[in-house]
Amino acid sequence: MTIGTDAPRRTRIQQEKRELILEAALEVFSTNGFRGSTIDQIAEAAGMSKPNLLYYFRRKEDIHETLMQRLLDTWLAPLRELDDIGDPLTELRSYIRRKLEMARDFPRESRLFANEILQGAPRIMPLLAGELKTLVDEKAAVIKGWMRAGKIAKTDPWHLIFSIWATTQHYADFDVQVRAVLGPNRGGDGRFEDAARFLEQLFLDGLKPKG
Amino acid sequence: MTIGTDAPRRTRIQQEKRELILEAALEVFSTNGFRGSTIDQIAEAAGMSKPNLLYYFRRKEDIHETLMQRLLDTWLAPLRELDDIGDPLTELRSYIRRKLEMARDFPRESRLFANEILQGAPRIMPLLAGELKTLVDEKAAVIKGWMRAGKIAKTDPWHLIFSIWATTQHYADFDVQVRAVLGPNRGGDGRFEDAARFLEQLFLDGLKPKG
DNA sequence: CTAACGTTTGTCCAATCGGTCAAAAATTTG
DNA sequence: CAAATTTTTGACCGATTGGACAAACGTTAG
Repeated sequence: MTIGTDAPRRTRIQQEKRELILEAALEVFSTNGFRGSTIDQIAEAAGMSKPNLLYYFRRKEDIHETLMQRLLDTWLAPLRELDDIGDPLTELRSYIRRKLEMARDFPRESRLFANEILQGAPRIMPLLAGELKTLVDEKAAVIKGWMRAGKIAKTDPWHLIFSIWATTQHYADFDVQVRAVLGPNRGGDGRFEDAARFLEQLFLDGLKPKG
Repeated sequence: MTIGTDAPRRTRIQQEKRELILEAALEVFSTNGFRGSTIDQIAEAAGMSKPNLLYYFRRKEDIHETLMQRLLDTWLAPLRELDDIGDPLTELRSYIRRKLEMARDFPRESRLFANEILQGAPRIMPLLAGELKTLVDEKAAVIKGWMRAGKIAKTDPWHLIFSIWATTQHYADFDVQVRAVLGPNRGGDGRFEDAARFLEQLFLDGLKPKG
């Protein structure tokens, strides 16, 4: 019997092996991109033969698709948590902090996503224009409410969200460059705390000198 | 005769054809990544046969390498222009504006660079840790001078540069996502002006309400 | 014209790719 | 135990890949 992506009934071995494959595929896809990765690479990283891997996922695309589906859920969780209750500036600050923590703790997921978008999002375009746009529009409305109430400065909520995504994910997607530029002294583990401090100041106060 | 990458003597035809190939390769590489692109694709985009293309560039890597070398020069030009003369806030604002204009006018170059970094910068790592780090350190020192003089708020100059890179290049690298989220109404040509307005406000004043 | 040189192409090749298949091995079930 | 089922593997396939090569073609200088 072969295991389709929509077959819900799975044995213990199937669950374990599928997890093993997805973990290996995340590693391989995120560093080589979809077309740059081979089934052999993933199979080797998962410690099994290629036909064995293809017994659990019939096609290379199925692995990638499963990975992307899981990714989007966890990836958008921080934005979903952005809520109307609580102080607006505090809410935004903790959203930025959470996104930065995700860049630190799940850089492979970030790179996998970046790879997909960079190449025109051929496989998740409907999700972007659908689920993602809906969520962002909804949160933009919340932010707009804060602006109208005078709780935060008036600007464009959509571009505000973009800038938070860009600045935080930068530390995952461009990690190699960040570490190279910071050098051996400052490029160590402390770089995320430095980034958190900087981003907090940037988003709250900007660059104008006080007074 | 075959044309090596370090052969300085070139006929008129060689110059023209090499330009044609590089232009085609920029298009193909930036949308498919290095491994995702084939010599055939580039040759077809350049309007010539594969062996003909290989007459001008012996290997696929040579095309990519030439492209990356040229890229870095033009890509870092805006940062090189950041100068100590003139008002600091004005200097930074025009740096942001120039970078955003590059994201708008040269998105393929931005994506080519992003692709390379995403995959660990295997081909330009020495440049990052060398030339790039030197330049950034130098400009960070200039910015630090402004901070000491009280001209701009005190923060981390390196992370400031990172955040400018991240926010501006986002509009080239994640363009598909930006347009999908903004939708057909706001995702048109005006999005770069909206971004410019937002980024100026963000970097100057932050999000705290005035008063 | 002709010889030399630069350019283009058709053909070919070995390696790698995603994926199939039947049969062996391991596991579960009765 | 034995039968049924699930898992694993080696061998194989057609398509695509980067690249080699010699022959044909075009151009130019003497």
